[in-house]
Amino acid sequence: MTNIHDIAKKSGVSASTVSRVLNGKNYVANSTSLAVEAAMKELNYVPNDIARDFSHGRNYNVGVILPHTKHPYFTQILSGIIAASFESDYRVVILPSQYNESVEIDYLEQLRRKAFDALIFISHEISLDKITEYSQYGRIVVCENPNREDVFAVYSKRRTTYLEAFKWLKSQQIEQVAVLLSRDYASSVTSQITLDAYQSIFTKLPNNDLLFETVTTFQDGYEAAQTIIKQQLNVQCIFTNGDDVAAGVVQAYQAHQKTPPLVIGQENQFSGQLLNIPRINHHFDKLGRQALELVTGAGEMQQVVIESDFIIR
Amino acid sequence: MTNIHDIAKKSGVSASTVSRVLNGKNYVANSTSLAVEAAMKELNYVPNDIARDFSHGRNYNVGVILPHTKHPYFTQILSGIIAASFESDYRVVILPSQYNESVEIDYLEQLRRKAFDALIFISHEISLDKITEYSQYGRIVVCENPNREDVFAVYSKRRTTYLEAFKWLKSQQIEQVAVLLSRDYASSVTSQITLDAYQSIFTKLPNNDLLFETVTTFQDGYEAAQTIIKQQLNVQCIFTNGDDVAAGVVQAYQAHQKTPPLVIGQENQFSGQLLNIPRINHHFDKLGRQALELVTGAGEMQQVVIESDFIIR
DNA sequence: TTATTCTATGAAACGGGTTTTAGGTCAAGT
DNA sequence: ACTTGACCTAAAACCCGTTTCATAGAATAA
Repeated sequence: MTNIHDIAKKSGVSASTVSRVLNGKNYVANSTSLAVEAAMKELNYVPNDIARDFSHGRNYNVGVILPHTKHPYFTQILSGIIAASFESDYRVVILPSQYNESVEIDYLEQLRRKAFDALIFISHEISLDKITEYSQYGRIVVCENPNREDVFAVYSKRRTTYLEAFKWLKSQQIEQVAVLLSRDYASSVTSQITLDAYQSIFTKLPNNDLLFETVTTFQDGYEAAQTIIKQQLNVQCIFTNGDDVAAGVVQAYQAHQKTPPLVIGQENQFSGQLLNIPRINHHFDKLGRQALELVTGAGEMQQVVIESDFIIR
Repeated sequence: MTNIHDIAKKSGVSASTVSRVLNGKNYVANSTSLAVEAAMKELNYVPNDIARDFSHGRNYNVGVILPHTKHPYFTQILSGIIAASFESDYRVVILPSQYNESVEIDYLEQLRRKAFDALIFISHEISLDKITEYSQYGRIVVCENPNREDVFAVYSKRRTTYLEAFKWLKSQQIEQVAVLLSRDYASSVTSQITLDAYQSIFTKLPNNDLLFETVTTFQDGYEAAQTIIKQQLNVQCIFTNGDDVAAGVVQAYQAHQKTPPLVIGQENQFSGQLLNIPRINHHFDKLGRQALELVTGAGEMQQVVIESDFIIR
């Protein structure tokens, strides 16, 4: 491979001058510049990015830790990150974690070894304490409300919008509401916020038979709805955690030749748009974009809250 | 940052010996090894991956060129690639292309500059000729049947399975078949293969009003079905190019309170599983895995065909 | 006993850029 | 005429590992 020294020799200048031409800054006489460029062209030269990275001490890689690719929440954030990277100098490296702690720690160690300049945790299993231990080695952003100030974070303004949605339901005289959560109450902040908002409006938690946990897919939604149908529960509304789940619910009712109750979706996927159901749009793509901007940015420590909307129709 | 020389000094050996300890090969006396390891621990040393990459002249990055993340075909292959990377030493760098030629060429140039060791094109706009021009700079795999031998490729054995599906339809006395293609006939090999297989079995091409092009999403499927319903066409079967499209078709019939004809899906997504329709399973995850193995492997030039199945129920 | 091989280690070269340092030329300002 | 500053360039240091080469002592073979 031809390198910068070959170009220097060919054009009769020093390597440092070639470097200056390459980077187009500092003083280089126009004639020198032309000579160097001619040599580069003649020898079909391109700079070596690995050497450049080495010289800079960084490689412009942002690692994105992704438990898996099954959940639209993850993939939507990822799409936002990818879209933003397209407009930046950074590269997105996908790091599957399967929610495995030792895998996550391995990625943090790779940050320390400078395999990446920065990391985004779309979701994680290890503690925030562990994550902040590594923030000395590169910027780390988490996509959740960390409830502490010493970590970069981007998250959806869920609570206000959930309140808005439940308030609207109440205004419609709808009080029999089934809630389908994505993860169990104990381990998921999102689930806690959901029930919290529910309680604020309805002054009580949902009955046990109207509360479903770990419902994340079309199929899960279908099955939850089937349970509701079979038990002949009196339900005026099913509040789901995602549009695919909502679509599964609707499909279950249709399969049983029944008209579904009011179904509320989230995430604004095509399935929700098509069903034309009320839904909560979290703008996860925007969240992902913001995550990349934060992690590659130069500013101070900060946390960004992404607005979400309740779309009635 | 502490480096290998600091460790050398601290433990009273040379840098080359530290390197040997680090890589655990060649001859190192046990006592030396222990001393070096003690020094590394004391100084909290980890090797610098960027320097290592530089020394090796490669960075173990595999670029994956992805037009967008909307289509399940792409995301399924991507999942396979990611899963396989998890078990390899390589990192997957996502390269969004938006089917833009100059963007694709830029990625090829980055391969030349060694930003990546290898590239996988999940799909592409530029010509194969252009791609092969760059194969001297690193391994490049395409995820399609290239109909030439000078390029690494992994692709689904579509034709045989399409033939099988159409043959089965004919055996069921089903001859009025609408075909929904993902891209237009002219620019898509897949569309060509589909119609080719159709013609082989039915001895003619589908009527124009039963042939739909650029149908890729749930919504597209919904709209195509709506057209069929409104025109009151006599259709015994709708052959779709994806399960989401199939779900859209079924949804459209349900919305019009009609029983859908036989719908055939592809890609074996949850929507297809749930609808329990006949479908073609291409094993795209396997295709992705194979793509990564090919691109990171050491073997000769080769092309791998991934089996696909026609699942009647 | 001598030749050979194995074990163990250090010195130095190497990979390909960027950046600092130092100096030289030339024109403008005092 | 003398100083100052802008412009231009080369040499050398630097980033941090890996790898080759050279060497020397110990073990083994002939």
